[in-house]
Amino acid sequence: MDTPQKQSVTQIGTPISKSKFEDSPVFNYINSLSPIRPVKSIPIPHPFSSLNFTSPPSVFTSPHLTSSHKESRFFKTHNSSSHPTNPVESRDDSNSNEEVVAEEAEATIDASRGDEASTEMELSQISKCGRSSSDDPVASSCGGDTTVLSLVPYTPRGENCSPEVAGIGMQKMYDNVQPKNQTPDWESLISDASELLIFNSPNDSEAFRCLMMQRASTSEARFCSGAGMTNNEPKSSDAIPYEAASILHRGVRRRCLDFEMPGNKQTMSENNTTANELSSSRCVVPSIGLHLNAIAMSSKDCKTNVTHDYSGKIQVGLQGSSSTMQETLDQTENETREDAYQDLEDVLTEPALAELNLSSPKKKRLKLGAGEGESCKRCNCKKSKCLKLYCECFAAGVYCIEPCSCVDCFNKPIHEDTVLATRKQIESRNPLAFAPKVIRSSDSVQETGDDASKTPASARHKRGCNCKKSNCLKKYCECYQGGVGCSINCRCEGCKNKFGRKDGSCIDMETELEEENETSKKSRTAKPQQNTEDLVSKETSSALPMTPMPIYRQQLVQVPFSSSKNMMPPPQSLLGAGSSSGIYNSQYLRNPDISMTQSWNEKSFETVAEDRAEEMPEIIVHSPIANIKTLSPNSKRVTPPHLDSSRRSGGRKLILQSIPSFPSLTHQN
DNA sequence: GAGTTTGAAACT
DNA sequence: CAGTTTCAAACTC
Repeated sequence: MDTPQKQSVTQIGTPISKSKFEDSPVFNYINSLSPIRPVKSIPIPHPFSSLNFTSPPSVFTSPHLTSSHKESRFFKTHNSSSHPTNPVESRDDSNSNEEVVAEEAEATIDASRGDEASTEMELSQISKCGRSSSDDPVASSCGGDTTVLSLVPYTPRGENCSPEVAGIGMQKMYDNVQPKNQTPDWESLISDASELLIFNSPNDSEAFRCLMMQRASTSEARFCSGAGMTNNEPKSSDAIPYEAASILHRGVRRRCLDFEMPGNKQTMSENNTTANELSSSRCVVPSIGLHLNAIAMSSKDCKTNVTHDYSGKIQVGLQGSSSTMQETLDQTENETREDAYQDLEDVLTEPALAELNLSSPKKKRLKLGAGEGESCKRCNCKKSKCLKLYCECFAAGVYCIEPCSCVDCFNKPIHEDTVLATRKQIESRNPLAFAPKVIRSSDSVQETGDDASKTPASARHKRGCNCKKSNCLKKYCECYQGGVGCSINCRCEGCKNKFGRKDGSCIDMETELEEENETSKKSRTAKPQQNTEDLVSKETSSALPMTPMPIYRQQLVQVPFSSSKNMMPPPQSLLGAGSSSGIYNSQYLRNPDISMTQSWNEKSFETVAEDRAEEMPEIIVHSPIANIKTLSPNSKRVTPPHLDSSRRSGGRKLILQSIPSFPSLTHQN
């Protein structure tokens, strides 16, 4: 397909190419179909000037800003779809262009008028994105321009959304349209859109696909290609959009936390958010737990709320956790849900959630079923005063609450200062002490197609385990517990980790089953309850690329660093870690003492084009960890995963680029 | 529920 | 950095 557009692949993003682009027959055709006029390339001098959300310390020009903006737009757009008079929007007052875009987005969503229009808008936005980046470096984050969607192509150092990449994206979309002028392949187009556009979470992406597909087939609303709705789908076609929207909004809600933390709390309430939504949103916050001042206060003043929040957090978390879903999944064959959950699971890379998910199904369920203390890990510390990493609660960044059986617990709001001080101390010793232990990398993609593809979990334990006797087959093993395979970083002996062995070999399902059987024979032959391994196995298998994962998911890379088990990598949608990002941010934004850490983390989540991926097959490679390695007393453990060039995927891929250095917490004060 | 095992965390 | 101790979760009975 030699189209005029193709020629300007590398030029797109420049005014000239843009002009050509808009002059193309296809573009004109699309334009003619849309009641909405494409927004002309209005230069955006300072896209962020009007933003008022809480920003990281000025010392860092965190990319998060851009994404924050992006996310805020995302939030605004979708939210406003149901609440046209969204206050948030009014907050973004200074940028008329953005508003125009937002309005377009709303129109696109609300009017449900035409697929063409939607796509057109996307295209125009993408093009604008590319343009803006070339026009104004400050606006390079394309988040400033993108409304519903964020452009995937992020490049580090303010080169986000490079014209070239954007152009490519647009070109690709065009390529799909071009050949089928009269009857564009919306599905593929949407698929591409999903692929090209990054969402703050896989859920969003999925939801987006669903929504788009629904639009694409107005009469066949139940078609949700990505979700793979089945005919047995009990839900009516009407429910689908709702579900999609729900997923979408869920992510949005989570995401909104990013911006509301300290100063923007008002935003949420202003947002016409329903009580439920608000609750949900809030629920997420606590999960970060950590020693969130807000929580502390809440616990003091309104304990009921706290409890509610806590439990809410858990519930919310579990909504996306395969663990909880597991049972559901076991009973239902609803692919849609499964898919959605898989997406969510992808997001749940961090150990805390992983624990809820993959690790200790038995215990966690027990805990989770405890009602009030659901969110609490119910530690049982006797001597550590819950001020050491031994304490799960502390390690997870949450206060101990009643369900805990700890003794002399200091991990409580009333000892907030102590907790924070201790935490800071620990972090000073090992900046990654509270970082997620399990890293879910883009390997899900990379591994696909090669030997490692058999590895169920596209993740690795940050430092690797050190198992000697458990053969990495018990939850003593952090890798196993996290549902990930052992890696070269592990110093385990006799590794038999079914999620992936240290030596790189992987146990296929059959072998896996055999080993499980053996294990079962060994200890508990006929336990009524599903044994841990079974559960983990199932959960993991659900996460396995049994069926090809949507490209958009494969392309996402998740980053490791966040500061607590419960915290996920920064928002950058690129990570697809919507929920946790919110959590993460919440915690740190609320905690001035560690805000630096946050900004650091944010900075560490820059994305780069695939070519760069080659340089760092695993995010962590170039991540602060590498730098921190020298800082950490446990340097021997905090080693960067080895590079495995063979694990590159052929497709486009974005990975997160780490930041150059990690601001020491000790320098904060 | 008590006791044992295990490996991470902390310490020297 | 290696070895040891402490600790609490995981596990077993």
